[in-house]
Amino acid sequence: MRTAKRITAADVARLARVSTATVSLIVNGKADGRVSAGTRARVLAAVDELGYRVDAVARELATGRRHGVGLIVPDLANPYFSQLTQGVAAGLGGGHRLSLIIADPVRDPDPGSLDRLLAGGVAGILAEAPAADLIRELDGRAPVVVLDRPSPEADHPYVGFALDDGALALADHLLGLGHTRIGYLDADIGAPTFEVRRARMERRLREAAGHGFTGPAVRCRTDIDAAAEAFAARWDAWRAAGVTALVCAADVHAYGVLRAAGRLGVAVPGELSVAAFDDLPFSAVTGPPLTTVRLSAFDLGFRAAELLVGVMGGRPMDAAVPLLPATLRVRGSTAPPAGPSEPRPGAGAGGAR
Amino acid sequence: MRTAKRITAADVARLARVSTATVSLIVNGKADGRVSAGTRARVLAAVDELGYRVDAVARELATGRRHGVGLIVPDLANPYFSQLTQGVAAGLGGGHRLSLIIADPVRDPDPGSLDRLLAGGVAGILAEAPAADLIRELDGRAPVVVLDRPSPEADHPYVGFALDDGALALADHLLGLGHTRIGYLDADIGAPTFEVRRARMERRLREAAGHGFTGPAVRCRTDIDAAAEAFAARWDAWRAAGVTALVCAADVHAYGVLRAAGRLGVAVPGELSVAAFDDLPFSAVTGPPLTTVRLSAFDLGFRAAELLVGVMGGRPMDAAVPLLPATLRVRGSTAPPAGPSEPRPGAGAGGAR
DNA sequence: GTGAAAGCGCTAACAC
DNA sequence: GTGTTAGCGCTTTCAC
Repeated sequence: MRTAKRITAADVARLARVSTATVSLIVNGKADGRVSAGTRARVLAAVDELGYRVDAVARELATGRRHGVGLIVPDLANPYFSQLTQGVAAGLGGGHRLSLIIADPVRDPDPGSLDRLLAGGVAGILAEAPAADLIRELDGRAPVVVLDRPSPEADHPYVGFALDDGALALADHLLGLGHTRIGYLDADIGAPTFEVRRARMERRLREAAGHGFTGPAVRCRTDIDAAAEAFAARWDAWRAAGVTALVCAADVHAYGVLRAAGRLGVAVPGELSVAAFDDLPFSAVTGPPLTTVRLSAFDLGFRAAELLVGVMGGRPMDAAVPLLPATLRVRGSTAPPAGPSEPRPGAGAGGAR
Repeated sequence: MRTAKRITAADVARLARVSTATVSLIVNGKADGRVSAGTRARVLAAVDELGYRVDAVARELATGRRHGVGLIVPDLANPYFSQLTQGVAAGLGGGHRLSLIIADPVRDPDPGSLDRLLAGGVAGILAEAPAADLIRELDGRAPVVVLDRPSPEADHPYVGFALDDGALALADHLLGLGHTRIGYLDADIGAPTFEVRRARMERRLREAAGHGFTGPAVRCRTDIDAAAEAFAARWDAWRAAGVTALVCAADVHAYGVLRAAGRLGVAVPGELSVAAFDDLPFSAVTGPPLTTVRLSAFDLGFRAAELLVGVMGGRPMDAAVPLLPATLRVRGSTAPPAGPSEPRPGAGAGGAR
């Protein structure tokens, strides 16, 4: 906790027989014509000998400039968020350090950790789908860019996906295959992105089939195990309701469904088609490969980071950032429903594209 | 970049008609019996009215205490590292902020980003499999804990897995199934963890079968696409060499192999058994589910973080940290080799446990 | 060219 | 109880 005694600019100055001002100029490369070659060499030698490094904390205090960017995400175990983080890191480019707050998606981050984040010399904040409370809490503390949801509470600039397109495409895909009774496995948090995914699909189903989703409304954590359990517990009810296709709010849910279906002996897509949203890299290698709506979390993070850097740099934020695409990827987990009479016809089980 | 004019303790002091010292005591909860209720209330009111927040940068400068922990990881797109990061966050507990450096695994992080990391009030560093150069660079700058490899260059405490156990178990599993010609798809970076995985298995194969791995030595990036390509390019050679089982250095490689095998029409495990190391959560839902050696990256991160907190707190580091377990998970991707005469016998294709 | 000195915003002795 | 006063380590005018 307590840092060992550091080497300060004063130490260097003493050894090089100059003032700390000179040391500062030199280590910051601002010594153009202002410092003689001799002095410069002496100072550099001293720096080297002592192993001096400028203390950035002191530097940030002195200059008033902060170089950190804080990222608030719910859960790095979900590849969606780690891709997003990777995108943020890339979009930030050099020159910024990235501080992470992993916040329980349900509860907002505790105020302490928020303070700690802001504490670390944070000049801007990236918040993934923050709850309204958090948005308010953040507002005014530093430039903020919101990801994956609009920020009506404080109109921060935000980046998100054209979810409508994706939801529509998925609904039409399933409808086109001949499914009419479709179940939905939702996330257990009421984030806008999940609201939209479900609501938009449901509206389309209503238009086309005269009714929305079929069977029990199920919500569960975005976690393979939780989804597997949820599916196992509800499959009977869904089947009883005649469900032939199940849409999951996120790929991770679908992974759980696939696992549980395998164990229960439910053939996918023979007996049940499964589809989802996200298109994580693993969705191409599940058994069977997953039909899903691609939402590039990497791009989302990248764009958000770029935007934040711009805003921090004083660029006026045009809140109207174009939405990122959401396009359907059809793979092996969806197929036409089995005829009611013939239990399992040809069921093209699995098989990548 | 430039923070808007901040509200300082002096502002609060002025408004509350007290000194900044008093403000400091109160906002830090050190006002036990030292401050009267009246003053306290006045100050709190002023804090509220002004929206004052203590500037952590200044605070860290003043106290000399740093609360940040820096984590250096190569690639958050690999779930192994995001699980690890999640574990670190959990192990750190409240009271520390986590700064991330995502460093190209090949090149070490550029000195600039390292400086920036250290700059941000970092009191300790967690480095995932740093190259020797990096270790030296880090040494002495702050307490360091190394993950996934020993740190002979500077004997920092480190945490890792009992890889020998896992490698042995996997070798024996394959041998026991009847495979004698086994291929190996390695990572393209020479990290010790990968060295050990391969070398230990190879040694066992030598003991048991009289020869090491069969077929071309292939190395590629730890990335699904790269592995798929690598497999597609080498499968002919492996098959020609009589390979019936392929071990991958990491699950992510195996995912690529699975995908490529599917597209090439290579039956797994009928024609080729596939196994790997890591046991990421997705390995239970691949088609077929993957036989792999479980290495809990979350636990690794958690333990490392605990250790670092201890070291930073001044606890003497007993470099001898027990290794984390590496246990084999047998799933559907491995099976006995097909007899040379009968192309595809019963091949229990897929099917989770 | 180089140094002196005044902060940056806060904490922590030590007075009063 | 509360205020005064030094710093923390650095940057940055402004003299010399």
